[in-house]
Amino acid sequence: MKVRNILGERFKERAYDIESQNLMTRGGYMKQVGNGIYSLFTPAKRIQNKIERILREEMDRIDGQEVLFPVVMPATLWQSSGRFESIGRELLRFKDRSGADMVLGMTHEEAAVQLANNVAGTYQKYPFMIYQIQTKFRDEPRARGGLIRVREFTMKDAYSFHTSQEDLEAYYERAYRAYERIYARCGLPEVIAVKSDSGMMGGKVSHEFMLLTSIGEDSVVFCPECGFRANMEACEAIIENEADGELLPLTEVFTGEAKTIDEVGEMLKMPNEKSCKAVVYQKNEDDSYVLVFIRGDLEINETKLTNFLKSEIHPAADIENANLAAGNIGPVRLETKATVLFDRSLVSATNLVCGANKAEYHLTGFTPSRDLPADTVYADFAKAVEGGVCPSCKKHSLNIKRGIEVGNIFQLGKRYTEAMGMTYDTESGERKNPIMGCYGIGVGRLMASVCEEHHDDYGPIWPITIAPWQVQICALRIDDESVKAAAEKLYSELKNAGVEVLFDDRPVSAGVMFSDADLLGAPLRVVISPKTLSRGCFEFSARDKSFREDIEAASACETVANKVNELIAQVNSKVPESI
RNA sequence: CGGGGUGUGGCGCAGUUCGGUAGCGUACGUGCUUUGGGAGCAUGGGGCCAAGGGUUCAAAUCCCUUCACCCCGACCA
Repeated sequence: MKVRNILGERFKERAYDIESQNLMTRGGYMKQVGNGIYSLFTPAKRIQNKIERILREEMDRIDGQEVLFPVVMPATLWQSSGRFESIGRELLRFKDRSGADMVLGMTHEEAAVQLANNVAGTYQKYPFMIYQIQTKFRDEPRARGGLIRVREFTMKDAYSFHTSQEDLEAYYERAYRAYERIYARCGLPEVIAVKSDSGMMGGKVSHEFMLLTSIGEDSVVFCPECGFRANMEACEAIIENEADGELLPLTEVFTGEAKTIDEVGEMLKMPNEKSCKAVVYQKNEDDSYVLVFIRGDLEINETKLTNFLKSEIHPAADIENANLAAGNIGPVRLETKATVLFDRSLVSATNLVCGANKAEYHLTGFTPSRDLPADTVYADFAKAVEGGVCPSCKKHSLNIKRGIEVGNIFQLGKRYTEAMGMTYDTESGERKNPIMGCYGIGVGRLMASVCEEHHDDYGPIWPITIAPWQVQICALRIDDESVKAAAEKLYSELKNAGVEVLFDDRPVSAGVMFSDADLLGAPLRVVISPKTLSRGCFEFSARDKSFREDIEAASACETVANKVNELIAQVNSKVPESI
């Protein structure tokens, strides 16, 4: 391929804050069609093709069968699992010409069960895994970050079916390893797996694969001491309270206008962790109020709260409706219709400040174990904190970092097979529901993540295993006959040798040519110019600047081809063995 | 869904206050010069001013409606 023929405009001006979006836009990789909807130009499509090839190879290696589900599905299919009703507006619903409800596929559990149902009626077919690489549409409330978060995207999604939990767990391990191989082969060995919240997918055990980066939208909690890792949403919070010598009596104190934790703490000379605050939410389904008490210095993990309530929630709009005194809500002598919950952080706390449920007054000396009914239930609603206690090794060692989720795996269980009535006959003639796992990777997001991790100020530095082209020939002064002849010769030699080569034979200045080459990100580059020819050689260099050397023109093709293989081997050396 | 903003050649913008028939930069075509990190001169082509309606002799500009996109928040496998 020649640079002169590539469609897509490359330009100089910075356009966005997120570097992958900036560079991929500047490099002519994609063009926005609508909010969160992009067309890809050939450099991006070539990268995606290579990622997809790796995905196929790794899915096949763990005995996957590639299939294809439809993009548009009748609502009845989604009603059969109950998700047509339970999923919010990110599921795009519309009607066909006959007025039937239809949906655009945002995930394909239902389709997978529908496909496998009745053709896997005997235990002898199990286990099996089916996967596809296909377009998903999720009507995200807000797309952003270029290809990091879009509404339409290509995804590899896989679904495995098993006859026992043990078998699912064994396969889950294989899928986990396959994922590690995939990221390593794409040049991202730094991706880590963390425990995650299963959210709307249902199921118990799940992991997200995260690339740690400051532009990530997720928070990852990890422990450098023991290696524990979890998504913030799923991380258990262990809160310790320091024991006080003696318990003080509950005492009402006048606090006037002081309402916030900080103001009251200031006034009473108490640190935030010696207080008990109330946070008010409303359930989405009926707007009923939910009141959560938690130690004053902590924050609510809304995912945990949602899971506990089994209902979506939102911060309360106006709490006066709930007959609550804003700023003075307390757990003692509280009269409310709201659901009242207590965080575990209060269990062993003593001598706290809390609201008195009375304007301008707070209570001091609040000790939950003494002042609340003995049957009070405390649950874990708190966000893990930096420096907090590790749920695994119990040291004060937790770190929190940002990450991009580049894939996930779930042990789904029987949720879909039960709901949709999928069964098989066991050896003894019993009828049972298969147990499922599912495994997803967003292809475009993975590509953008690689760019995010591997770039410099001038453009992406694609790992050779997914680079749109392995080597680019820059022919400076193509009007010079000897340059032209040498460059064209090398171009055809490399093509014949099976090297993926991009040839820039435009009569443009060196600046334009190098800038474009930087943006296109081929990991290797050969410069041919009157200058190099006068030395009787070509200049051979790496996009990541790891080397730059003169090579003999006569053996250039071989030198380049060898280097390509060397780079591929370098990436593959970080790929773990499969299981 | 709240709050804010913007829609004018491919891209980035000015013009809108105060109506008079559209301009700049860049990109693109052509010619000459130039050539190791986004060159110069000359010349040329390209726009129903987001869409629909209204006011007016006259609308990019004023009024109404709609749509799209961007940013912040809510939200989110």
